[in-house]
Amino acid sequence: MSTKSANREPTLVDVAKVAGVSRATASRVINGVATVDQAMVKAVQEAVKVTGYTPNSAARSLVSGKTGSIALVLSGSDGSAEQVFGDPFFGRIAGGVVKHLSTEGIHPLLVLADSDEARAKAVAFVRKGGADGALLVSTHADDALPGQFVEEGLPAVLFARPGRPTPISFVDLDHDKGAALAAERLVGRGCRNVATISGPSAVLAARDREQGFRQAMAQHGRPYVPVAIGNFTRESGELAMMRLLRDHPDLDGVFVANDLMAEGALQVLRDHGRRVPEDVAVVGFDDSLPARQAEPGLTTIAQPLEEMSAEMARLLLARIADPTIEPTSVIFAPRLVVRQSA
Amino acid sequence: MSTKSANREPTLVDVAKVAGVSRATASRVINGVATVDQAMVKAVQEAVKVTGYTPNSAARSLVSGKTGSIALVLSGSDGSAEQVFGDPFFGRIAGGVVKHLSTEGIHPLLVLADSDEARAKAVAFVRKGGADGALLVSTHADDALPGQFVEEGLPAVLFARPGRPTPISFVDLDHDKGAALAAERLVGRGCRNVATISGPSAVLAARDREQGFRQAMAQHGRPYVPVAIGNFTRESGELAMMRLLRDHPDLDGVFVANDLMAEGALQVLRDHGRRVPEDVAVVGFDDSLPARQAEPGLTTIAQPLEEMSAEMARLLLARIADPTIEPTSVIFAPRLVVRQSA
DNA sequence: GTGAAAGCGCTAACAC
DNA sequence: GTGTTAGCGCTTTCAC
Repeated sequence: MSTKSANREPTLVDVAKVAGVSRATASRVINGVATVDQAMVKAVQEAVKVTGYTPNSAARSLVSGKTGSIALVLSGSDGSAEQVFGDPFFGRIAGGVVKHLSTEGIHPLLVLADSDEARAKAVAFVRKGGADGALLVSTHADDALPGQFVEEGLPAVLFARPGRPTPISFVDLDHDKGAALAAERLVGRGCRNVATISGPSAVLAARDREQGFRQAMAQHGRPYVPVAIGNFTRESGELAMMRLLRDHPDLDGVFVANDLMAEGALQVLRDHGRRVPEDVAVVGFDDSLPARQAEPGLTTIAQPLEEMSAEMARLLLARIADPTIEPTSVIFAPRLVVRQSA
Repeated sequence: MSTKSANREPTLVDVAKVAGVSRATASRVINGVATVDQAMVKAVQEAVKVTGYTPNSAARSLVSGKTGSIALVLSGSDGSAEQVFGDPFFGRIAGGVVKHLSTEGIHPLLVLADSDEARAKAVAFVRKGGADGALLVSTHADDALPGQFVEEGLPAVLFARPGRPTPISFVDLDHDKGAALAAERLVGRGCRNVATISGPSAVLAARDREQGFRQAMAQHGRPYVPVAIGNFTRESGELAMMRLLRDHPDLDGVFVANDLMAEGALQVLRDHGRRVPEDVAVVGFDDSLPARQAEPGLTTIAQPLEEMSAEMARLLLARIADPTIEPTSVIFAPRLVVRQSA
């Protein structure tokens, strides 16, 4: 009912008034500037509590040029939107990012870049100050987006290393190591005729896994490894397995580049009367939810997606805080998860 | 090299200068105010193109009190973060939201509210102007979040109707109708002993589906329908199916409240030597990716998640634009997808 | 160490 | 119908 002070949010002047200091000093305390008298610091902190003050981020952005928010950009081939969001793989990444950022009190902006136009808009969005930086998750190695961010000098961090050498920070998995783990498991259990089902060559991870696997097998004295190519879907896994079975009927072990395809392979194996793992051992990759529920349980290579995403966020925040730091990459170690299939 | 005009982004003054009008007029044109001379409109539009001007959103927010962004809040039981994000169900909702909002040039803020503290923060975030409104996706019917938003008078729209009657807009599926579709299918193919596997009673959709199914079956002259309760996971579906089989060995049809549990049920049936659909017909719910890939293909009830999410976004935007509009609910029709299992 | 004042880019009265 | 002007809430020189 009083004339002044309606129901508006408290501002810095309110805090300053209550604390008996100037706006400037209140601002200093709130932003943790060291050169302030202890007594005033106390007074301001008290006033903040009393008034329930929270900084107005629009006003802050206006003067500082920063928004305090970051974009999570999902970049894929045209129209891959639904596919991307339906994939728990991205869900886990998003979860890791959100969870880590929450602790910093910041919420990522979800940006979909599933066309060249959308990608251009995403870059423009960040350049115009829509976000202080971007977390980039691409489905393809030849994605132009990372390059565009680098060119514009915009802070960005990638999930998975870039297709072309690019001065940009990223997190990735040691795919070679993962493939080697699979090779050891297969060789270790006595498989003599081992093949692999790989993913599309446009996906770096697929190339890495296949190559890593070949290399590891070669070191175990098996330089020849038949391969069938799928596209990471379950159906393609079935098809690949059928081809493998037709061309190499004596096969007794197979490394599949992701769990979804491994599931398809498992089914084809069953349909063809091969027992798993007795007749044919199977090792997948990802440790996805379906993998855990497959029948028989799928032995697979797990990657710490949540931790990788958290690190990705950390790298970006560091880069935003200090734009001069050099691009950094953090490689995570995979882990063999033994279930029934191998 | 010129003294003025460094590499800064163009502002409204630049546009005004180029167009030969005042800032105010430029602003009017950009915001589509009608009372402006056509000649000046042209001039300003031209100037915008020439300068490459884009409004500074921080400045806009500061004066308007609106941010132009909206929050997508995922609310679940404590620590359900990873579960939520691993679930393609949420992925599809997020996808629908992002896709629709992209066309409006706005990117949703991903907010995780998986604890009471996080929920309080989410409300505070919006109240403080972090977003103009919120899209709420809850995993539980007794979620307090919707009520909190309503209390504070904050614009919000729910996915699925609220647990308690609450004056809030929402989109939902006609679960009764979906369950009835399933009942018809089962009865239509001649099943005589039909049971159902329901979800946790804390989930409204589970209750609705079970009740709708009972009702429809009653109308077909089958007032008695055995039920087993699961919790929407595959394992719980297996367990429920085992119980059903033990207590009702002559069962020849089952309606399962979601696809994940249906998968588990399918496997148990196979393990017990029951042929699907010859011995036992199975109808699921959701038309999830796994459903499409199950073996045999799962006959199920599909819900148009992407369209529902888009509508949710639309409702929120409308509410933000005009806070006086009454809460609205939009109910979507389910669809029977026939595959092999029934 | 502290305060006064300028101004970030924009919109909305208010005059003309 | 158009321009002038006063802020929105904050940070940050710049004097003291």
